[in-house]
Amino acid sequence: MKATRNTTAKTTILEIIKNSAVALSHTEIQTLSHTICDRVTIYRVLDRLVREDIIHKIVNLDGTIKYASCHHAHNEIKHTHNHIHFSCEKCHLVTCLEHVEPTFDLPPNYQVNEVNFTLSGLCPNCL
Amino acid sequence: MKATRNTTAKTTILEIIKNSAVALSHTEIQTLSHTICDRVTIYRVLDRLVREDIIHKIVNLDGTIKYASCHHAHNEIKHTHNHIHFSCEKCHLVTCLEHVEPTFDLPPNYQVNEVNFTLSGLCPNCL
DNA sequence: ATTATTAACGCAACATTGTTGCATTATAAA
DNA sequence: TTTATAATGCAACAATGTTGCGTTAATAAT
Repeated sequence: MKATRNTTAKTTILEIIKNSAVALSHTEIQTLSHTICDRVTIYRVLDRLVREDIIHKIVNLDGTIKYASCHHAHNEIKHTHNHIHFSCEKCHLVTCLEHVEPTFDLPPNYQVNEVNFTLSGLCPNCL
Repeated sequence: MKATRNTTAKTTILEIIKNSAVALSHTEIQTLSHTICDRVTIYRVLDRLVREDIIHKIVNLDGTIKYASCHHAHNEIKHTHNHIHFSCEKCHLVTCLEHVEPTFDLPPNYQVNEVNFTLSGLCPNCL
Protein backbone atom coordinates (compact mmCIF):
# COMPACT_ATOMS: atom_id res chain seq x y z
CA MET A 1 0.00 0.00 0.00
CA LYS A 2 1.37 3.33 -1.13
CA ALA A 3 1.81 6.17 1.28
CA THR A 4 -0.97 8.71 1.34
CA ARG A 5 -0.35 12.36 2.13
CA ASN A 6 -2.29 14.81 4.23
CA THR A 7 -3.10 17.78 2.07
CA THR A 8 -5.20 20.84 2.78
CA ALA A 9 -7.80 19.67 0.27
CA LYS A 10 -8.10 16.30 1.96
CA THR A 11 -8.37 17.69 5.50
CA THR A 12 -10.86 20.37 4.49
CA ILE A 13 -13.11 17.95 2.64
CA LEU A 14 -12.97 15.43 5.45
CA GLU A 15 -13.81 18.17 7.94
CA ILE A 16 -16.87 19.13 5.88
CA ILE A 17 -18.09 15.55 5.75
CA LYS A 18 -17.47 14.92 9.44
CA ASN A 19 -19.27 18.10 10.47
CA SER A 20 -22.31 17.19 8.45
CA ALA A 21 -25.16 15.27 10.03
CA VAL A 22 -26.24 14.10 6.60
CA ALA A 23 -24.54 12.48 3.64
CA LEU A 24 -23.20 14.92 1.05
CA SER A 25 -22.82 14.73 -2.71
CA HIS A 26 -19.77 15.85 -4.67
CA THR A 27 -21.57 19.04 -5.72
CA GLU A 28 -22.67 19.83 -2.17
CA ILE A 29 -19.11 19.39 -0.93
CA GLN A 30 -17.89 21.64 -3.72
CA THR A 31 -20.30 24.37 -2.67
CA LEU A 32 -19.49 24.02 1.03
CA SER A 33 -15.75 24.15 0.39
CA HIS A 34 -16.02 27.52 -1.37
CA THR A 35 -13.80 26.33 -4.24
CA ILE A 36 -10.80 25.63 -2.05
CA CYS A 37 -9.61 23.33 -4.82
CA ASP A 38 -10.45 22.10 -8.28
CA ARG A 39 -13.55 20.04 -9.00
CA VAL A 40 -11.37 17.14 -10.13
CA THR A 41 -9.44 17.19 -6.87
CA ILE A 42 -12.65 16.69 -4.92
CA TYR A 43 -13.40 13.58 -6.96
CA ARG A 44 -9.91 12.27 -6.31
CA VAL A 45 -9.94 13.08 -2.59
CA LEU A 46 -13.32 11.38 -2.19
CA ASP A 47 -12.03 8.27 -3.95
CA ARG A 48 -8.99 8.24 -1.69
CA LEU A 49 -11.05 8.66 1.49
CA VAL A 50 -13.32 5.80 0.44
CA ARG A 51 -10.33 3.59 -0.34
CA GLU A 52 -8.83 4.42 3.05
CA ASP A 53 -12.16 3.49 4.66
CA ILE A 54 -12.53 6.89 6.28
CA ILE A 55 -15.78 7.72 4.52
CA HIS A 56 -18.33 5.55 2.77
CA LYS A 57 -20.31 5.88 -0.39
CA ILE A 58 -24.10 5.84 -0.51
CA VAL A 59 -26.12 5.48 -3.68
CA ASN A 60 -29.33 7.40 -3.53
CA LEU A 61 -32.56 6.25 -5.14
CA ASP A 62 -32.14 8.70 -7.97
CA GLY A 63 -28.65 7.38 -8.67
CA THR A 64 -26.83 10.32 -7.12
CA ILE A 65 -23.88 9.39 -4.95
CA LYS A 66 -23.43 10.72 -1.43
CA TYR A 67 -20.63 10.43 1.10
CA ALA A 68 -20.72 10.10 4.86
CA SER A 69 -18.00 9.56 7.43
CA CYS A 70 -17.54 6.11 8.91
CA HIS A 71 -18.43 5.71 12.56
CA HIS A 72 -16.69 2.64 13.80
CA ALA A 73 -14.20 1.59 16.39
CA HIS A 74 -10.60 2.20 15.46
CA ASN A 75 -9.46 -1.30 16.30
CA GLU A 76 -11.79 -2.96 13.85
CA ILE A 77 -9.75 -4.42 11.06
CA LYS A 78 -12.61 -4.75 8.66
CA HIS A 79 -16.08 -3.41 8.91
CA THR A 80 -19.10 -3.33 6.66
CA HIS A 81 -21.56 -0.59 5.83
CA ASN A 82 -24.63 -2.71 5.96
CA HIS A 83 -26.86 -0.20 7.67
CA ILE A 84 -29.84 1.48 6.05
CA HIS A 85 -29.79 4.96 4.58
CA PHE A 86 -32.84 7.15 4.50
CA SER A 87 -33.40 9.69 1.78
CA CYS A 88 -36.12 12.24 2.51
CA GLU A 89 -38.22 13.22 -0.48
CA LYS A 90 -39.05 16.61 0.98
CA CYS A 91 -35.86 17.98 2.54
CA HIS A 92 -33.64 15.77 0.35
CA LEU A 93 -31.37 14.92 3.24
CA VAL A 94 -29.73 11.52 3.32
CA THR A 95 -29.07 10.15 6.79
CA CYS A 96 -27.36 7.00 8.00
CA LEU A 97 -29.52 4.84 10.23
CA GLU A 98 -26.45 3.21 11.71
CA HIS A 99 -28.31 0.83 13.97
CA VAL A 100 -30.76 -0.44 11.40
CA GLU A 101 -29.24 -3.48 9.78
CA PRO A 102 -31.61 -5.54 7.69
CA THR A 103 -31.60 -9.33 7.71
CA PHE A 104 -32.30 -11.51 4.69
CA ASP A 105 -31.82 -15.05 3.45
CA LEU A 106 -29.74 -15.25 0.31
CA PRO A 107 -29.84 -18.29 -1.97
CA PRO A 108 -26.64 -20.39 -1.88
CA ASN A 109 -23.54 -19.58 -3.92
CA TYR A 110 -23.66 -15.83 -3.71
CA GLN A 111 -20.60 -14.00 -2.40
CA VAL A 112 -21.52 -10.56 -1.10
CA ASN A 113 -18.81 -7.91 -1.06
CA GLU A 114 -20.81 -4.72 -0.86
CA VAL A 115 -24.31 -3.72 0.14
CA ASN A 116 -26.48 -0.69 -0.36
CA PHE A 117 -29.81 -0.28 1.41
CA THR A 118 -31.63 2.93 0.75
CA LEU A 119 -35.15 3.91 1.66
CA SER A 120 -36.91 7.05 0.60
CA GLY A 121 -39.99 8.74 1.92
CA LEU A 122 -40.54 11.28 4.67
CA CYS A 123 -38.16 11.75 7.58
CA PRO A 124 -39.41 12.58 11.11
CA ASN A 125 -38.74 16.28 10.56
CA CYS A 126 -40.84 16.45 7.41
CA LEU A 127 -43.61 14.07 8.41
CA MET B 1 -54.81 9.62 -15.76
CA LYS B 2 -54.08 10.40 -19.36
CA ALA B 3 -54.37 7.77 -22.05
CA THR B 4 -51.16 6.10 -23.06
CA ARG B 5 -50.55 4.82 -26.56
CA ASN B 6 -48.93 1.67 -27.83
CA THR B 7 -46.13 2.66 -30.13
CA THR B 8 -43.48 0.58 -31.87
CA ALA B 9 -40.78 2.09 -29.67
CA LYS B 10 -42.66 1.19 -26.52
CA THR B 11 -43.44 -2.39 -27.55
CA THR B 12 -39.90 -3.03 -28.81
CA ILE B 13 -38.29 -1.68 -25.65
CA LEU B 14 -40.67 -3.62 -23.43
CA GLU B 15 -39.98 -6.76 -25.43
CA ILE B 16 -36.23 -6.30 -24.92
CA ILE B 17 -36.65 -5.86 -21.18
CA LYS B 18 -39.03 -8.81 -20.85
CA ASN B 19 -36.76 -11.12 -22.83
CA SER B 20 -33.79 -10.26 -20.64
CA ALA B 21 -32.98 -12.36 -17.60
CA VAL B 22 -31.09 -9.44 -16.12
CA ALA B 23 -31.81 -5.78 -15.54
CA LEU B 24 -30.76 -3.47 -18.36
CA SER B 25 -29.49 0.09 -18.44
CA HIS B 26 -30.60 2.77 -20.86
CA THR B 27 -27.40 2.34 -22.88
CA GLU B 28 -27.77 -1.43 -23.01
CA ILE B 29 -31.34 -1.09 -24.24
CA GLN B 30 -30.17 1.39 -26.85
CA THR B 31 -27.59 -1.08 -28.15
CA LEU B 32 -30.00 -4.01 -28.13
CA SER B 33 -32.65 -2.02 -29.98
CA HIS B 34 -30.28 -1.24 -32.86
CA THR B 35 -31.31 2.43 -32.86
CA ILE B 36 -34.93 1.74 -33.60
CA CYS B 37 -35.63 5.18 -32.20
CA ASP B 38 -33.94 8.24 -30.76
CA ARG B 39 -31.98 8.12 -27.51
CA VAL B 40 -34.41 10.61 -25.97
CA THR B 41 -37.36 8.43 -26.86
CA ILE B 42 -35.86 5.55 -24.89
CA TYR B 43 -35.64 7.77 -21.81
CA ARG B 44 -39.25 8.82 -22.25
CA VAL B 45 -40.52 5.28 -22.90
CA LEU B 46 -38.69 3.99 -19.81
CA ASP B 47 -40.22 6.74 -17.69
CA ARG B 48 -43.64 5.87 -19.04
CA LEU B 49 -43.22 2.15 -18.38
CA VAL B 50 -42.12 2.85 -14.81
CA ARG B 51 -45.06 5.18 -14.25
CA GLU B 52 -47.41 2.51 -15.60
CA ASP B 53 -45.82 0.01 -13.23
CA ILE B 54 -44.86 -2.35 -16.04
CA ILE B 55 -41.14 -2.18 -15.32
CA HIS B 56 -39.21 -1.10 -12.25
CA LYS B 57 -36.08 0.90 -11.67
CA ILE B 58 -33.01 -0.43 -9.91
CA VAL B 59 -30.14 1.70 -8.72
CA ASN B 60 -26.85 -0.11 -8.99
CA LEU B 61 -23.99 0.31 -6.52
CA ASP B 62 -22.10 2.48 -8.96
CA GLY B 63 -25.10 4.76 -9.38
CA THR B 64 -26.11 3.44 -12.78
CA ILE B 65 -29.81 2.85 -13.25
CA LYS B 66 -31.18 -0.41 -14.58
CA TYR B 67 -34.63 -1.54 -15.56
CA ALA B 68 -36.38 -4.88 -15.16
CA SER B 69 -39.92 -6.02 -15.87
CA CYS B 70 -42.30 -6.43 -12.98
CA HIS B 71 -43.37 -9.96 -12.15
CA HIS B 72 -46.55 -9.73 -10.17
CA ALA B 73 -50.13 -10.85 -10.36
CA HIS B 74 -52.34 -8.76 -12.58
CA ASN B 75 -55.05 -8.29 -10.00
CA GLU B 76 -52.78 -6.65 -7.46
CA ILE B 77 -53.79 -3.04 -7.14
CA LYS B 78 -50.57 -1.91 -5.60
CA HIS B 79 -47.31 -3.75 -5.18
CA THR B 80 -43.87 -2.90 -3.92
CA HIS B 81 -40.44 -3.68 -5.26
CA ASN B 82 -38.86 -4.51 -1.97
CA HIS B 83 -36.83 -7.46 -3.13
CA ILE B 84 -33.05 -7.54 -3.30
CA HIS B 85 -31.04 -7.00 -6.45
CA PHE B 86 -27.70 -8.60 -7.00
CA SER B 87 -25.01 -6.95 -9.08
CA CYS B 88 -22.13 -9.22 -10.09
CA GLU B 89 -18.72 -7.59 -10.04
CA LYS B 90 -17.35 -9.94 -12.66
CA CYS B 91 -20.05 -10.39 -15.32
CA HIS B 92 -21.74 -7.09 -14.36
CA LEU B 93 -25.17 -8.60 -14.62
CA VAL B 94 -27.90 -7.31 -12.33
CA THR B 95 -30.52 -9.83 -11.34
CA CYS B 96 -33.70 -9.56 -9.31
CA LEU B 97 -33.83 -11.92 -6.35
CA GLU B 98 -37.59 -11.68 -6.26
CA HIS B 99 -38.08 -13.88 -3.25
CA VAL B 100 -35.47 -12.27 -1.05
CA GLU B 101 -37.19 -9.53 0.92
CA PRO B 102 -35.17 -8.16 3.79
CA THR B 103 -36.68 -7.35 7.16
CA PHE B 104 -35.63 -4.46 9.39
CA ASP B 105 -36.84 -2.38 12.31
CA LEU B 106 -37.15 1.27 11.49
CA PRO B 107 -37.25 3.92 14.21
CA PRO B 108 -40.65 5.58 14.65
CA ASN B 109 -41.90 8.47 12.50
CA TYR B 110 -40.41 7.41 9.20
CA GLN B 111 -42.72 7.06 6.23
CA VAL B 112 -41.24 4.80 3.58
CA ASN B 113 -42.39 5.27 0.00
CA GLU B 114 -39.64 3.57 -1.97
CA VAL B 115 -36.88 1.07 -1.28
CA ASN B 116 -33.74 -0.02 -3.03
CA PHE B 117 -31.72 -3.01 -1.86
CA THR B 118 -28.67 -3.86 -3.88
CA LEU B 119 -25.87 -6.28 -3.13
CA SER B 120 -22.72 -6.69 -5.13
CA GLY B 121 -20.16 -9.46 -5.22
CA LEU B 122 -19.95 -12.67 -7.18
CA CYS B 123 -22.97 -14.44 -8.62
CA PRO B 124 -23.23 -18.26 -8.73
CA ASN B 125 -22.02 -18.32 -12.34
CA CYS B 126 -18.86 -16.37 -11.58
CA LEU B 127 -18.04 -17.85 -8.18
C1' DA C 1 18.41 22.38 6.83
C1' DT C 2 18.66 20.76 2.17
C1' DT C 3 17.65 17.69 -1.40
C1' DA C 4 15.14 14.07 -3.75
C1' DT C 5 11.06 11.39 -4.60
C1' DT C 6 6.58 11.17 -6.04
C1' DA C 7 1.76 11.83 -4.30
C1' DA C 8 -1.38 15.20 -5.16
C1' DC C 9 -2.93 19.13 -7.71
C1' DG C 10 -4.73 22.39 -11.51
C1' DC C 11 -6.08 22.86 -15.95
C1' DA C 12 -7.91 21.62 -20.25
C1' DA C 13 -10.21 18.61 -22.91
C1' DC C 14 -13.24 14.97 -23.42
C1' DA C 15 -16.98 11.25 -22.55
C1' DT C 16 -21.25 9.95 -20.76
C1' DT C 17 -25.70 10.57 -19.15
C1' DG C 18 -29.84 12.85 -18.70
C1' DT C 19 -33.04 17.05 -19.82
C1' DT C 20 -35.81 20.54 -22.44
C1' DG C 21 -38.20 23.00 -26.26
C1' DC C 22 -40.41 22.71 -30.39
C1' DA C 23 -41.94 21.31 -34.86
C1' DT C 24 -43.57 16.95 -36.88
C1' DT C 25 -45.62 12.33 -36.88
C1' DA C 26 -48.73 8.82 -35.82
C1' DT C 27 -52.11 6.61 -32.59
C1' DA C 28 -56.68 6.03 -31.12
C1' DA C 29 -61.08 7.94 -30.50
C1' DA C 30 -65.06 10.57 -32.44
C1' DT D 1 -62.30 10.09 -42.48
C1' DT D 2 -61.47 13.56 -39.49
C1' DT D 3 -59.66 15.27 -35.19
C1' DA D 4 -57.13 15.71 -30.83
C1' DT D 5 -53.02 15.06 -28.77
C1' DA D 6 -49.62 11.51 -27.20
C1' DA D 7 -45.36 10.38 -28.82
C1' DT D 8 -41.32 11.15 -31.62
C1' DG D 9 -36.97 13.25 -33.71
C1' DC D 10 -33.78 16.66 -33.62
C1' DA D 11 -30.95 20.05 -31.74
C1' DA D 12 -29.15 22.20 -28.04
C1' DC D 13 -27.99 22.22 -23.45
C1' DA D 14 -26.67 20.90 -18.52
C1' DA D 15 -24.66 18.02 -15.19
C1' DT D 16 -21.50 14.68 -13.87
C1' DG D 17 -17.52 12.08 -14.10
C1' DT D 18 -12.83 10.82 -16.44
C1' DT D 19 -8.08 11.24 -18.42
C1' DG D 20 -3.52 13.15 -19.62
C1' DC D 21 0.06 16.00 -18.48
C1' DG D 22 2.95 19.51 -16.65
C1' DT D 23 3.48 21.65 -12.06
C1' DT D 24 3.29 21.91 -7.01
C1' DA D 25 4.05 20.47 -2.55
C1' DA D 26 4.21 16.74 1.21
C1' DT D 27 7.20 13.44 3.10
C1' DA D 28 11.38 10.81 3.47
C1' DA D 29 16.27 10.58 2.97
C1' DT D 30 20.65 12.82 3.30
